Amino acid sequence: MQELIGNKLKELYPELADNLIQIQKTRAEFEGDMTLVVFPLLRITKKNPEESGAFIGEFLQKEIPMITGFNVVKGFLNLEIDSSYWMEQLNAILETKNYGLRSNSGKTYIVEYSSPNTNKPLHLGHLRNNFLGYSVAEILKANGHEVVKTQIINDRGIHICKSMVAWEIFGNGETPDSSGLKGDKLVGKYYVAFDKQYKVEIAQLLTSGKTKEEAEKLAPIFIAAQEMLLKWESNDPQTVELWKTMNSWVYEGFAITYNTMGVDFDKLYYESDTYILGKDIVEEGLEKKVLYKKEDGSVWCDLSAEKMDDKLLLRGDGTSVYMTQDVGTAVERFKDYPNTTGMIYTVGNEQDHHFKVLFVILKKLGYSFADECSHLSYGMVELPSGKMKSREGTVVDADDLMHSVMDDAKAIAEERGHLEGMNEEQKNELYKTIGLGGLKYYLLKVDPRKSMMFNPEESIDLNGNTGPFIQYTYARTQSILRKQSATGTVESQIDAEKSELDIIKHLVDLPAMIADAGKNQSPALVSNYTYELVKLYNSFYQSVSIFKEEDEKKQKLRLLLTQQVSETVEFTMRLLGIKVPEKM
RNA sequence: GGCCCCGUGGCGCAACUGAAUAGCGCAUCAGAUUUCGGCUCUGACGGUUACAGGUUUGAAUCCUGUCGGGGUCACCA
Repeated sequence: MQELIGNKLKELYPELADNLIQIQKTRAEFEGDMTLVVFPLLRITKKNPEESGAFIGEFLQKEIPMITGFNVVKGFLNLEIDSSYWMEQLNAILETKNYGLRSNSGKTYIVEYSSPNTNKPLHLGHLRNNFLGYSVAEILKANGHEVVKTQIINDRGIHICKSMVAWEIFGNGETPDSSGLKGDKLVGKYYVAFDKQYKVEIAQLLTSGKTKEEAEKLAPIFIAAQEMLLKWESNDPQTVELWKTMNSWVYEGFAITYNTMGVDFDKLYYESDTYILGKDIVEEGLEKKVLYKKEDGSVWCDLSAEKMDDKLLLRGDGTSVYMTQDVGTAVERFKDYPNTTGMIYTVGNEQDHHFKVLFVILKKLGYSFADECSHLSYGMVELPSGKMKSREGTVVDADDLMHSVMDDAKAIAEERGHLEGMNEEQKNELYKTIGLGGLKYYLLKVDPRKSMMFNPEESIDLNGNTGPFIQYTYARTQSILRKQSATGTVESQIDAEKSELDIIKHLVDLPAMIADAGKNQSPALVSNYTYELVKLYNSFYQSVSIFKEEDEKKQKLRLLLTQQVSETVEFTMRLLGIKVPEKM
C-alpha cells in the first residue's frame, strides 16, 4: 500500500524524491489508518500544509479505490483504508508459510559470543553476553543469512596458571567427582584460593619492608605461577597434563551451564591454538609498510590518521600481544569460512576501543571484510545492591541465578497455573521455560549499549513487559485453539472491530521489524514488537468473545487471528531464544 | 587531562531513518470486589526528555558548550 501511494504521488509530482515520502501508521488518537507527512512535500506543492494535504488526499482517494476517506490535521494527511484491504493482508499472511522469515540472502555472518576464561565460572554478565549473541544470531538467520556461532575460549595465560598452582598447593588431589563440585566451580575455587594466598604473602613482604610493587612481584606463589606459565609454554609434559585435566573439568561445567541457558556453538576456537597466530600477518604488514618497527625491534601500527595512539603488535622480543592474536584469529576465521560476509563480536563495552583499533588495523592490512565487522557492545549489569565485583564476592553466579529464577517460576506456576495432567518432568520443564524465559527477556529488552539494573524479582513477574506475561498469553491462545480452530481464509467483507484491525496492522509490520532488528542487531526491537502484539491481542480478547459470536464469519476471523498471533509470538520469542509453553 | 558511551515522571525501561498531545511496567493514591492493607479489576496522579544555546516548518533524537555517571587511554587478557 505504501508503495502504491508512493507511486501515485510520483505520478502527480515526477520530481519527487523517495526520501520525502513518509508514510507511517496513524496514531491511535486520530481517525485513519495510514498517515502521509506532508511537510517535506511543501516545496513541491507550493501550497500551505493544510491545502497540500487536502489536495493530495483528494487525488489519492480518486486514484486508489481502497482509500475510502481522509482527513488533514496540521501537516498530517490521515488516510482511511477500507477494511477489506486489511483482510486481504491477513489472508496473505495466513497463506505465507513461516511468515516473517526472509529468504536466503546468500550472506554468511560469524557471530562470536561468550568467550569465557577457563579459570572461573560464568556469571550474570556472561548471561547478558550469551543471550545477546545467541539472539542476534537467530535474528540474522531470520533475515535469511547463514550464521556461524562461535567463541574463543581463553584457556591459557597467567590467570590459568594461577588456579593450577593453587590446586597443586592446596588441592590434595581434589576432583569434581571427589568434591561433588561442578568442574568450573572447583577450578574457580582455586583461583580464589590463589588470590587469597597472594594477598597474605604480599602483606608479609610489606611488613618486612618491601614496597607494594616489589611485594607483588616477589610473592612466592606469584613466582610459582610465572614459572608454571614458562613450563606450559615450553610444553612441559606434567604441566600440560595438569592444564588439560583442569580445563576438561571446566568444559564439563560450562557444558552444563550452556545447556541450561539454551545456547550453543557451531565452532570453537581455543586461545591455546590461536595465540601464536598473527605474527606472519604482522611480517606481511611490515613488508607492505603498513606497520613500522622501532629501534628496539617492536612493531607498531601508525594510527595517527585515525587520531588514536599507535598500537603495538609485536614486542621487542618478538612475542605477540592480544591485538596480534585477534588479527590472526579474524583472518583464520575468514579462511575457515571463505564465504563470510562479516563478523560480529559480542563483547562488553570496556573493549570498545580495542575493537575500533582492531577493525582499523585489519582494514590497513588490506582485509576488506573489516568493513563488515562490528562490535556488539553491551553495558554492565548492575544489581540493586550495587555493582558486581569479583573481589568483593558480589558476583552473581550464572548457575545459581538460573536455578533461583526457576524456583521462583515454580512458585508462581503452582499458584496460578493449569498444571493438571502434567507429570513431574513436564512440570520441571515448564518451570525452566518460565524462569529462563523471564530472565532472557529481562536481559534482552534493554538497549544493549546501556548499562542496566537487574532486579531478579521483576524478571519473572507475570504482569508488565516481561517474558512470562508473553508466555502466559501464548498459553492462552493455545488453550483457545485446542478447543476450536479454523482453517482457510477470511471473507474480505467483514465489519471488523478496531481491535482486530489493530492486530492485523501490527502483523503487517513484522517483516520490516525483522529487517530493522537485523540491521541494528537489536533483540530489544523484537521484544518490543512482541509485547505490543500481545497487548493488542489481550485488549481484543477482553473486548470480544471468541466462542459466543453468532456470526460465523466473524468467529472464523477471530480464530484465525488467534492462530496467527500465536504463531507470530512463537516465532519472535524464538528469535530471543525463549521457548513458549502450551500450558502454564 | 584526551577520546568513547550514557543522562527521559519516585524506580526500571520505550520511542525504527528528526514529526502530531513523549509511551509502557512497577510503585503511589482513589474506588470496586474480598474472611484479608496481601489476590483481582477500574480509574487517577505523576515529565520544560540534566542544563544553556543553535540548525529546522518541526528536536528526547542532529550540532556546540556546561554539568553529572560510566568506560577507556598497557610491551594485561
